[in-house]
Amino acid sequence: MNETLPSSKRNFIQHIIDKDVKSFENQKSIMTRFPPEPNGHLHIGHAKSMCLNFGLAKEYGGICNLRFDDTNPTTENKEYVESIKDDVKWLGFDISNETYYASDYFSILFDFAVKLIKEGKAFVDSQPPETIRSQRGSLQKPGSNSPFRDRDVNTNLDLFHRMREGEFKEGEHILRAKIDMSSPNMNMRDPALYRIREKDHYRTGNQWNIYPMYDFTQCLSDAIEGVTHSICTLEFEDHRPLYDWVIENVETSNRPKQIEFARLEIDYSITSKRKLLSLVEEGNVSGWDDPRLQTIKGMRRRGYPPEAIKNFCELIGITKKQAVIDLSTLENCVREELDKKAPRIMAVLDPLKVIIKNFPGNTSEQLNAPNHPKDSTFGERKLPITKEIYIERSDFMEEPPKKFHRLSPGKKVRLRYAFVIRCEEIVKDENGTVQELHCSYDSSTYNGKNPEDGKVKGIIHWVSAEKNIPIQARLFDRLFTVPNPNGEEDFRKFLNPKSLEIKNHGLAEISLKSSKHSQFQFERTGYFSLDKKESTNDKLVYNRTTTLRDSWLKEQKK
RNA sequence: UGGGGUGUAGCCAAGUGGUAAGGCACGGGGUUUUGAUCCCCGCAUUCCCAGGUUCGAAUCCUGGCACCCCAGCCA
Repeated sequence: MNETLPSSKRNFIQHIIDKDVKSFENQKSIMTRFPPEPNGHLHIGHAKSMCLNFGLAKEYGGICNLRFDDTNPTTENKEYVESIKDDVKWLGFDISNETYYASDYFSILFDFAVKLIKEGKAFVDSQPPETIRSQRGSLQKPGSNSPFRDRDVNTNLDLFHRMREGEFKEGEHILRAKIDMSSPNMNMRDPALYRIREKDHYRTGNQWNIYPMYDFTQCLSDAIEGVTHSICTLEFEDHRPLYDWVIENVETSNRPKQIEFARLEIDYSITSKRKLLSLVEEGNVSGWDDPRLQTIKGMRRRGYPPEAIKNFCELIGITKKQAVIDLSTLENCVREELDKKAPRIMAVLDPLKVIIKNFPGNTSEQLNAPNHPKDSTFGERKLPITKEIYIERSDFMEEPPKKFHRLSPGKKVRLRYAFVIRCEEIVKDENGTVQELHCSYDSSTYNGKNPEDGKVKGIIHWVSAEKNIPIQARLFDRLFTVPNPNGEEDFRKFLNPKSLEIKNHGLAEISLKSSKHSQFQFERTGYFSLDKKESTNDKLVYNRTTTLRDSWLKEQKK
């Protein structure tokens, strides 16, 4: 099927499907599905599932359905549906065909339940939840049968219909499968199939008073749609016997196969819906799209290209081992993608004024600068240089350590795309803080030419003091938890302090204003992405996407 | 003596009886008008442990050990 991939690169699911495809009759192809519950926004973990399901469908010439698993009216809503669709589209998966909803199957599902009741395979239990729980037994002790287990079919049928009509309150009755209360698998101890919910559903309104459970819905929805391979995460392995039981006893014509893989976990990252929700609700973050979050929307706003996220999912592989991936792996994918796609621009975040003494005062030269060091299709831009410029404060050191190649008293450095300057004089304020630098420039050093007395190693970025635009660059770490020695429950206490936002007001070269791009590498400073949500006409806001590794800084720590 | 899973480097991961791929991270060197990118080089005598089968075992067998998941009328 896919000859381009060497067999060694294929994952265990591909091996299973390879085998299954061989037994398919002529025209049949595979079908997968991505079934989010619309009770929260998508995050990096969902991306892995999407890449798998949509990727498999594409590889085998099949289809992947986007299906909303919306069987719990108390937590789901339409806003989540729209948000999820938006995220799936942004990641670049094809959802041009129909979107599916488990709630569209409510009446078919009801009929299936009736069928099971008629065959004596399901019954209405009329005990309170606590009683049912106590009868379920424990991990090592078998459960005991409900006294209502042997109700006759007609009573069951009557009760079930009346549940549907809304005659009972939540918790009064419940439909259960009749399987085996002594099964070592807890899921098989007469699991619940339908429960009463008096809440309106965001799609079906008040049409229903009973709603099917996950274990009854997922497998049958798969069967209805013609899904061949139903791929889910590891925690559902125990549910597979129940999945198969329902399929077998409802006697659907299509028999989908459930396959489980390990969900994505990134070290110290927060991807639990519950935790994300509480961060948002308690105002720890600005919303689901806070750039510090690893939600799809957060990463998008932070400037992660969708390709980077997909490459990452491809890279980490599919297994059944609960792996914890280093964040650096994701960041590498982001850097890799941005290096190809982000135009380069110069900016200073912490400006230090430099006066070039021998540079003509009222002229402004236009220099040519390529927008990308390796890709000429990005074109060139004109860079104005003036007598007064700003450089990054950290690019100057009065007492430089060894191997510091940038500016220091009496030393030379190249202004990128311009010429070599030499630091002649330091002007300080009364506190001894460096106020400005007086330098001289060497007019023979344009176009990368070295001065006569030797090569200049350091190249720094700069911005004209007159011709620039102010920017606000927000530098922050991602939001994450730190290792927790005591197994403390409350993850909020362990939020990384570095995740607090740091705002830097800086200056960027004037060409930034006319650029069509929204992602840049500010030379030597890092990758940035324009924050459209926070930017206004007079204020451009940039979020840093990844950090450039600064080996020199690292050296200083040693 | 509940059941279901999983163990290959700091983190992922290929490998399916023929002598441990690859990526990230890390370390060293080179190129470079970004201390970026790029390019080299190094990084598991050994696959959770112990026995066994075999000319040959990460792969097969036996017995252990460790970790994860399951007792919602959530998904």
